[in-house]
Amino acid sequence: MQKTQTNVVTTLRQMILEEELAAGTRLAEIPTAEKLGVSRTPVRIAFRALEQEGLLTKLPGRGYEVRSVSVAEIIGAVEVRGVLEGLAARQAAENGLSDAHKSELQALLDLGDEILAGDELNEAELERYQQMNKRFHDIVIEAAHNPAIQAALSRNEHLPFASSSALAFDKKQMSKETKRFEFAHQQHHHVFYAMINGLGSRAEGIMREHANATLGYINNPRNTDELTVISERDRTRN
Amino acid sequence: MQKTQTNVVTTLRQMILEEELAAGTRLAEIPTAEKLGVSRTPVRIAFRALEQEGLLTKLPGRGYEVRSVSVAEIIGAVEVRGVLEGLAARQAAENGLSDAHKSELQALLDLGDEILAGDELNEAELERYQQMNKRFHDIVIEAAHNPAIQAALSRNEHLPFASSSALAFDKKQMSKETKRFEFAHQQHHHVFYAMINGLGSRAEGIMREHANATLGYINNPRNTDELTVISERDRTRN
DNA sequence: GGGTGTGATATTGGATCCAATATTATGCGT
DNA sequence: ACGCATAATATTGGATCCAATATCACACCC
Repeated sequence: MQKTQTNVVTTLRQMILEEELAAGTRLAEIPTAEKLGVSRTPVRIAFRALEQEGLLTKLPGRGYEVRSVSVAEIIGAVEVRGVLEGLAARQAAENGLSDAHKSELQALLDLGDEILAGDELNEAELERYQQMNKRFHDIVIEAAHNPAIQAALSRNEHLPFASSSALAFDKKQMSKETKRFEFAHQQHHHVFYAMINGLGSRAEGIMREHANATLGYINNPRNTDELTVISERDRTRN
Repeated sequence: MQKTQTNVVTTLRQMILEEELAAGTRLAEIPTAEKLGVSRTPVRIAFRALEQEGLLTKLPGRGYEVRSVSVAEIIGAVEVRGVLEGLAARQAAENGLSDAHKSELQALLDLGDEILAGDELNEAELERYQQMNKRFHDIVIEAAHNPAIQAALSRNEHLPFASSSALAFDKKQMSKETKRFEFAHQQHHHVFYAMINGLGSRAEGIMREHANATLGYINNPRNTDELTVISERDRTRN
């Protein structure tokens, strides 16, 4: 069999997220298919999937367009993630954590402590921290045993990263970013404590607040204060 | 142009929701296409879309299967809806309602009061109430001005109704059901009050709790008490 | 008699062809 | 010169054909 259409989806998604296809770029099936060296069929399926993910907008009769995502939209998506992960933490706490989840979370907490022990994060440590962080969140969602949460999150999986310029870390101010990670990782500890003690409401509250702190910080003039967490009040009205 | 593939999606979805295609039914592209009188292409697209919606499961190499949705899953989906609509109500309250939304919500509240004024709901009144209810919820979500909420809800749109046997109203006990509607509609009034007064946290709390009360009641032996709201504690562990 | 391998069949993924439609450009008439 | 109608073009949706793969059954061998 030839290239599977899943690969076309992946390829296009990556091109969008890495801004090889800039926001606003117009895409049609035939030119895209030719450029990727496949037929229209997998491209059609990919366009639909990416539209579903919120990365493409359909322009009826004129193809598709790479969606430009506003900062307000990203903040909105982060808030959605917050309530969903908050619910996950609550349900995980109420269900009780399995031994396997408990020990893996403990290991991840230790790993995070170790990564943050030094003075200022370098590239490699940043990468390791983010992997640890992703796994931590994934376990919380797993432990909720509620497939609807994963389903609801799937739409928001890529959207928050669609505008990397708005979300990019300020690498010139790595010491400030490092302090934010330290704060965020303290929240990991608190969530874990709440979960292993069956404190559903606390787990939910901390996790909901924490979502803002881990998905990335908005590079926004109004929001450069030390350890400021994005509040819904910062959203621009439309 | 022939039947659009959207119609195939709609047709199949309806067949699943109305249990014309029972849970567990195996579906393959070719027989389904022949049965519907279309080619494989729209069926392929429809299967993918319905898989995305959580109505079909892919059995690799053996086609698709109509998913059987457990009561626990439905309750999980309702809880997800609760936190998302709760967030929507909060953001609507914080953004402030437009005059158009205010007056339409007020009209819907009046309509609900009128429908519920009589003694016991008949079929037609039930239908009218549910339309009013759907519109009320849709406006709250609209007023949040957060597209991520709609995106997250889109996956859960149909799932809660996939198992109608578990969700069916007990028409033999219509007076009891009517009392539940009266309670739920009081919550509508409270959410509206909170929203027009900018009370984000109250709007969120009431709406979150209210989601349980409007999506339908689980026909579950453990949950037949008067005005009982589904709590997350009722979920069966797995 | 059981296990393994091979072949038949079911099923999906991709390519190409055709039909319908929406958008856009062009030209004609006023 | 402007507006409207018409034609050209771009674009998508559906149908069909071909290729690859996975499942399943059956037969053969040990």
